[in-house]
Amino acid sequence: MPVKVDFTLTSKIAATLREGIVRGEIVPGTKLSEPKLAEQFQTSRGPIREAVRRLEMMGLVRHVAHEGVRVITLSLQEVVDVYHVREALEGKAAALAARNMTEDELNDLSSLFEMHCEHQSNTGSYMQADGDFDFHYKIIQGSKNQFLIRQLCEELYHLIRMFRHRSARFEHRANVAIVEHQQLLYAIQQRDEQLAEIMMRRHIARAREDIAQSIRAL
Amino acid sequence: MPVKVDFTLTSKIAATLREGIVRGEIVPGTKLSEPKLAEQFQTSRGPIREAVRRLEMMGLVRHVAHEGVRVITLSLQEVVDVYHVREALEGKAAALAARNMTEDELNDLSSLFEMHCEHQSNTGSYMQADGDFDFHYKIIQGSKNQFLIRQLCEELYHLIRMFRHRSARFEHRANVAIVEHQQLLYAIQQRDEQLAEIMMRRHIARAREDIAQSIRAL
DNA sequence: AACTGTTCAAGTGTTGACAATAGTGCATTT
DNA sequence: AAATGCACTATTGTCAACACTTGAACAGTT
Repeated sequence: MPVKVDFTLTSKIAATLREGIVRGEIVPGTKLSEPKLAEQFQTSRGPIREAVRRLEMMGLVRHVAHEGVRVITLSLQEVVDVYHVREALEGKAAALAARNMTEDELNDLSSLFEMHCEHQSNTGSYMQADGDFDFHYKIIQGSKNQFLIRQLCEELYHLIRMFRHRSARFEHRANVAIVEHQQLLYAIQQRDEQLAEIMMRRHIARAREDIAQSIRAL
Repeated sequence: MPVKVDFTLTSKIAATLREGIVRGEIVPGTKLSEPKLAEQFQTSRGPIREAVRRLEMMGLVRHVAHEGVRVITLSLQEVVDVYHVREALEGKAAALAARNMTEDELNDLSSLFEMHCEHQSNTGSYMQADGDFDFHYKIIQGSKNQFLIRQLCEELYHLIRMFRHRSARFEHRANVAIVEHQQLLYAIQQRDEQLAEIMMRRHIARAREDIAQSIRAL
C-alpha cells in the first residue's frame, strides 16, 4: 500500500521553499516575510506560516518571536558541527544496518555499489551527490530505527544537501569514497556491527576533516 | 544578557500541553482536537495549531494530513530505539565536552557530582530524574555544538522524560549510575575524548539493555 | 448476511481582517 | 551634534468564518 502523502498547499509550498533554500536560490540570511510569500504563492498567510514552521523543523530557517524568520547562514565551523552529529548518527545507523538489513536489502546495496564502480571506471567521475546519498540512504533505512531515520533523513539531510550544493569543492574526496564504501559494504555484509560503525564514522570524519582543514587555511 | 523568550500564547500553550503529555496526564493515543483545545484554553484555533506543531517537532505527537494529531504511544521497542539514538548523540557529546569544556564548567560538573554523592550516602536514594538529567545536561552543553544540543535537548529530551515518567521501575540502575558518572567525569577531566565517549555510551547502553531485557521477559 | 454507494457530521485546511509588537525615522531637547 | 523620546509603519500574532476532506452511519442491492 502506497504511503499517504498530503497534497495540502502547505506541503507544496514547504517543498518549493525547501528546494529554493537548499539550491541557494534563496540566499542565506534572507528574511522570509509572510505577506510577500503569500503574494508570491497566491495564497493567504496561513499555509505560508505552516510551511515555514516545517522548514524550521528541518533546521533550514530560524524563527524569532515578533521578528520573523531568516534562512540560516552556515559558517564552515557550523558545517563541521553538523558533521559531528552526522558521524555519530550514521555510525550508529551502520551498526544497526549490519544487524538488521535483510538479505534482499543487502543485495540491493551491493548492486548499487557495483553500479557506482562501473560508472566510476567508465566516466572517471564519481556519481555525484545523488549516488552517494543513495548509498548512505539505503544504509540508514536498513537500520530499521524510525527515530534514527527521522533525525537523519528529515532533519540533517537537507542541511547537508544545502552545504554540498554551496561548495562542490570538497568533492575531490569522491574518488576515495569508493574505497571507503567498499570497506563499509563488506563490514555490513559480514554483519560486523562494530566494524561497520567504525568504517562509517571514519568515512564521515574524513570528509569533516577536509572541511576543518579549509577553515585553518583561511 | 538574558536569552529572549517568547511570551506568545502559542509558547505558553505548547509548554502546558508538553508537560501534560510528558507527565502522562494526557494519555498516549489521545487525539488532540483543535476546536476542543481552543475551547479549553479559551482561545482560537490558530495558536493551538502552532503549539501542536511544536509538539510535533519534539516528537511528542504525530500529525496526519486531514486526520489530525495524536499523542504518540511509545512501545518498549521504540524506547529502545530512542536509546540507541541517545547513545550515539550523547556519546559524541561527551567526547566533545572532554575537548571543549572550560575549567569553570568542569568545576561545576565536579561539584554537581559530589552533591549527588552526598545525597546518595545521606538518604541512600539516588537524586531522581532531575539530578541525572542535570549531569547529562551539563555535559551536553559543554560540547558547545549547537546542533547536537538542539537534537538532544529539544527533541529527544522530552521523549525520554515521558518514558521515565511512565515507568519508574527501571530506576534500580540509579545506584550503579553514580559509579558510571564517576568514571565519565574522570575521563572528561582528563580530556580523554575517546574514553569519555566510551563511558557515556556504556552508561546509556546499559540502561537500554535493562529495557530490552524487560521486553524479552514478556 | 455481506457488500456497495450515498448522505451527513465533525474536523482540518484555508482565508481575510483585526490587534499587538518591534524597528525606523523624525522631532525635540540638552 | 548627540541623545532621547515619540509617532509611524511594516510585520507578526490572533481571531472568526468559510471550504474541503475524511470517516461513519445508513440505505439499497446482490
